[in-house]
Amino acid sequence: MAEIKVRVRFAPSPTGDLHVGNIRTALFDWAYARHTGGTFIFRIEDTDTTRVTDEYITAAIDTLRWLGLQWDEGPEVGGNFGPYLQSQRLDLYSHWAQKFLDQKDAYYCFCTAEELEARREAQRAANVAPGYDGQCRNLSDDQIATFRAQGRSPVIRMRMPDGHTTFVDQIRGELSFDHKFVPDFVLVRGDGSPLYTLAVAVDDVLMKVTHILRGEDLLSSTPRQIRVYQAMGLKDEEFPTFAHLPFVMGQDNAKLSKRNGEVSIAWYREAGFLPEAICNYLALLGWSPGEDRENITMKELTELFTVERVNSSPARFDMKKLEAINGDKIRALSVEEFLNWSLPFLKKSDVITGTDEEIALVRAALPIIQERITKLSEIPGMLKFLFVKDFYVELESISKVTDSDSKEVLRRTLDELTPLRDWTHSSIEAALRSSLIERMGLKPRVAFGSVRIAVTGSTVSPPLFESMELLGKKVCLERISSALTL
RNA sequence: GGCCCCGUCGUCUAGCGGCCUAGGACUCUGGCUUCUCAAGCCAGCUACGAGGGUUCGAAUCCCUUCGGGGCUACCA
Repeated sequence: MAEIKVRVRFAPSPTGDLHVGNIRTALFDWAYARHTGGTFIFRIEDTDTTRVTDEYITAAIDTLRWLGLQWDEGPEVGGNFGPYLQSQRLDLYSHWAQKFLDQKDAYYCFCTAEELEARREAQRAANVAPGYDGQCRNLSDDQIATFRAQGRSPVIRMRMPDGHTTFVDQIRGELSFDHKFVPDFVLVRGDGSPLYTLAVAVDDVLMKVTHILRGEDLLSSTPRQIRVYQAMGLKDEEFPTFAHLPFVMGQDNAKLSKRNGEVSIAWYREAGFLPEAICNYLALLGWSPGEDRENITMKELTELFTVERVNSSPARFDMKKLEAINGDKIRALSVEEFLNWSLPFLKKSDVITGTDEEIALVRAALPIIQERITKLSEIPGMLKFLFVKDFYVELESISKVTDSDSKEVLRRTLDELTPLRDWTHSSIEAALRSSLIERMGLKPRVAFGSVRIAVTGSTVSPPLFESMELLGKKVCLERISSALTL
């Protein structure tokens, strides 16, 4: 049999910023396409015009780009099966809806939302599975004319025949749904616009999608999708292969929502998470390489990823672990890479304006903070002391440099450092060790603690002597002198 | 309510009948190192939801039960 080239799509409905769950799906779609040497399609499902906005569509494109999930077909890059925005494919959907009508697979339904709700209520009361009761299934032409005369605009509803739909989910195995619980569903709204149920199936067929990896929430809509395939004339063996990915849940309990924690990827970007860290962490949610390894690059992911190794049970999102991975990725950055990631954060927080001198100082300082941060957003706070014009000692530390012992330490430091010619961290350290530790007999943490506060303004800082070297002799001595006046 | 999915340490997971007195990672606790904070290293805590089977043998297979989640729209 001929080897079919894999085509997978990521098809979000941008009704908000892309979130962790969406991205995990996108990542798996992408990884699967790359692993198999197939095509990764990016399609925007914007059939719900009341909820989708252009702004969200742009943001979705931007987010995917930022993450490095390059698509082969889709918005901005095109492809042979476009357009890739469903709002630009409306004629296709109406063509197929009409065909289903002609084939009697679908029918006009004139029931109003109120009528349907009332009947559903009755079904619930009677303890019957709620769903469309088939009232308009066999309307005569006269009845249709009468309804139209009344000014009713019908929806187009798909007929679900008796029987059941069975399909094999790559993650969950064989699944079977009795049509008793899959009521006739709406394909086209009263205003003529298509619904997801129609668009998704039509597009997957037209775009020749071979594998559908998507969220578990769509599992129970699969029989409806298959019904549309059948109406389009596809044979069983031509259906795409389904794989329903487990949920990514929030910190506490249920499904990820805006209520519990930060779900939008834009938030992670601003918080200083690296795309590679996000992808690495997300890859581990619902999937594992099998061996005892967790640090995985994007390239390795494409090599290792298989649907067989995707879990079927939901995973809880753990910020702590993401941070740990992010820290690992940051530490693995080269100085230049680290610099490029740092600059936007430093500028945005007004620590630097971006002059060459500033950048040179940042470049020199980055190595001493690289292993101390877990998120890029911590950089400004750590390097601020190197750039501030109006330097001051933080409130809660002032009392630790105003006692007589500390003052003595600072005076001796000043005496020792003023004549120092070779302003390097090693000579600064040698000088202070001999005067403060050896001659004064102080404990290093006590003595250097006072100097640290005077020079950096805080009890916590990057390594002291390196910091002093970077700050420069003049500024260091000024700060120590001024601390003496506190 | 009905239909469907899921159930190993706090969390993510390895495990696909004997290699499991259940392994790794994150978290947490203690220690080492140490100029603070980190990083690093070492140690420790903690899990097969429950009950029945099948089998010489079950985390692994079956059933029941409990628990969690999804769907049940002219949302996706």
